[in-house]
Amino acid sequence: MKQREKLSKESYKGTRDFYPEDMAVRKYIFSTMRKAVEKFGYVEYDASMIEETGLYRAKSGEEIVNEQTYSFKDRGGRDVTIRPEMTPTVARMIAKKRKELSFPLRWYSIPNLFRYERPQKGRLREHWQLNVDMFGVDSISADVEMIAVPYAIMNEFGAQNDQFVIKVNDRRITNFFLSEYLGMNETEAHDLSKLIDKKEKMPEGEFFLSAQEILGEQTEKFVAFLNIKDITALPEEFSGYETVKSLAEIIDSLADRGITNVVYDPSIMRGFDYYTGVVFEVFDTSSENNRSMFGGGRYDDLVGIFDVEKVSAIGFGAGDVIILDFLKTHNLIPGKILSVVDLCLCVFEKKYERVAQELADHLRKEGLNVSVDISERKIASQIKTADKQDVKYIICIGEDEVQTGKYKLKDMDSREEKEVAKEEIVRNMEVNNEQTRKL
RNA sequence: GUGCCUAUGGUGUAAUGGUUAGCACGGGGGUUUGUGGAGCCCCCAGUCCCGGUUCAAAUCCGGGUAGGCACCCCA
Repeated sequence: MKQREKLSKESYKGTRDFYPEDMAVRKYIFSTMRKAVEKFGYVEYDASMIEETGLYRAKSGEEIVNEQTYSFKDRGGRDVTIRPEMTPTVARMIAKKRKELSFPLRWYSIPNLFRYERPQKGRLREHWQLNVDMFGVDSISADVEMIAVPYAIMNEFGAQNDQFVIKVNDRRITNFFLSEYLGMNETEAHDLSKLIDKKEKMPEGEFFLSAQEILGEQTEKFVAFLNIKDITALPEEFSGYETVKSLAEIIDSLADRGITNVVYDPSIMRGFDYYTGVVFEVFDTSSENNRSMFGGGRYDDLVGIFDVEKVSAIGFGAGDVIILDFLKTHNLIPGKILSVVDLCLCVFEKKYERVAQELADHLRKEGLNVSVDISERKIASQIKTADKQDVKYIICIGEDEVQTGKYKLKDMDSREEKEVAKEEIVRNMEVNNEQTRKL
C-alpha cells in the first residue's frame, strides 16, 4: 500500500480561510463599502477571475505579467492569467459596449485579485479590492467626486479626519516639472519618477545621492520641489500651470465639502503608467500601517487601447487587507457581530424534536432564521452552544410547552424570559436578519 | 528572488542543559432524565522534521520545512 502523503490543514500560502466569525467581519466590510458607494449612485458589476494574458500585457509592465501573476496555458493552449487587478477588465467591458452604453457611468465591484509574491503585512496573494470607477466625464467635478467617495467610505466605517490623510497629485505637474523645468529627457524623467515613488522608503541622504546621479547640480531644486506641501507654492514658470490651478481647485472644493484632510504631495505618482492626470492615495495616519489603503487616479487612454473611441475614466481601488488592518488599529470593528440565526430551538428529549421542527417551519414562513438543536444532548449543553454561537433568542421545548401551547422565549443577552403563544413569537423579537448586524 | 526573526496540546503561553513538559482558554463528560449559560470534578490533546554535541536536549549547533516582517515590486 502506498504511504499517504500528509495533507496540510493550512490554507494556501497568502490566502485566507474565512471561518464564520471572519466571514461576518468581511461581510461587514463589504456591506459598508457597498452602502457608501451606492449612496453616490454607483452600480455593481463583476466578471470572471480569469482573463487572457494579453489584456495585462497591453498596459502593464512586463514584470507584472511574468513574475507577479498567476499565469498558465489552458488546455486549449491559450495564455491566461488570474486577474491581478480589475481595471483592465472593466476597461475591456466598457470598450465592448462602447456604442450602447450611455455615459457617464458609475460602476463598482469587489473582486478577489491574485498576485504571486511573498506575503507580508497588508499584502497577501489573494485579496478583495473595492473598485470604483466613473467613465465618460473628464472634469474637475468628476475628480472631486472620486476623491470624495473614499472619504465617504472611511466615514461610513466611523473613521475620524485625523485618522487618515488623502494625498493628491497630478502626474502632469510632476512630469512638467521634470521635463520642462528641469529639462530631463524621457528616460531620465521616467527614472526620476520611479525614484520619487521610493522616496519615503529611503534614507534622505541616499535619496539625494541617487537623484544627484541623474540631476547633478539641479538636485537641490528637485528636492525643494518634492518638499512643497502647498499647491499654491508651486513655481509659475513652467507650462502646465493650468493643471496646477485645477488641482488647487479640486483641493478647495473638497475642503468646501468638509473634506479637510487632503494634502498635495508631489511624491504620489502611482506605479502604473496608465494614469494620465490626477492621482491620489489614502493613508492611515498611524505609523502601524504604512501602506496606502486607497489608490487611484485618472486614466483617460486605457479604454482606447481596445481600438474604440476614447472614453475618459477615473477610479480607485481599496484593498480589504489593509482596510482591516486600519479598522483593527483604530478599534473600528463592531465588538460583537450576532449570528444570522435569530432563534435556536432546544429540546429536552428526542420525542419533542418533531414539535420543534413544526414550530421552526412555522417561524421560517414568518421570516425568521431558525435552527433546531438535534444533538440530543442535555439542555444545558444546548443552551451553552447557542450562547457560544451568539444566537440572540432560544426556546426550550418539552412536555410543558406541548401541554400548554405556550413557549418561553428567552433573550440571551438580558436573560429574560417571556411566555408567549406560537403566534406571538415573532412580534416579541428584535429581528434583523438581512445581513450582519452590529450590537 | 534577497535578508532578518520565529516555531511547545486546537488557541494563547510556562519550563538555570537535569521532576511525569506546567497553566489558561477550548472541546467532551459528570455533578443535574425540565429552567438550564455560573461553580466544582474528570477526561481529550503538545516540544515542526532530520541529523549533531552531551551522561542528559523543548532548551545548544547544523540542515530542512512552515510562518511572520522587511526589501524587490506594487494592483
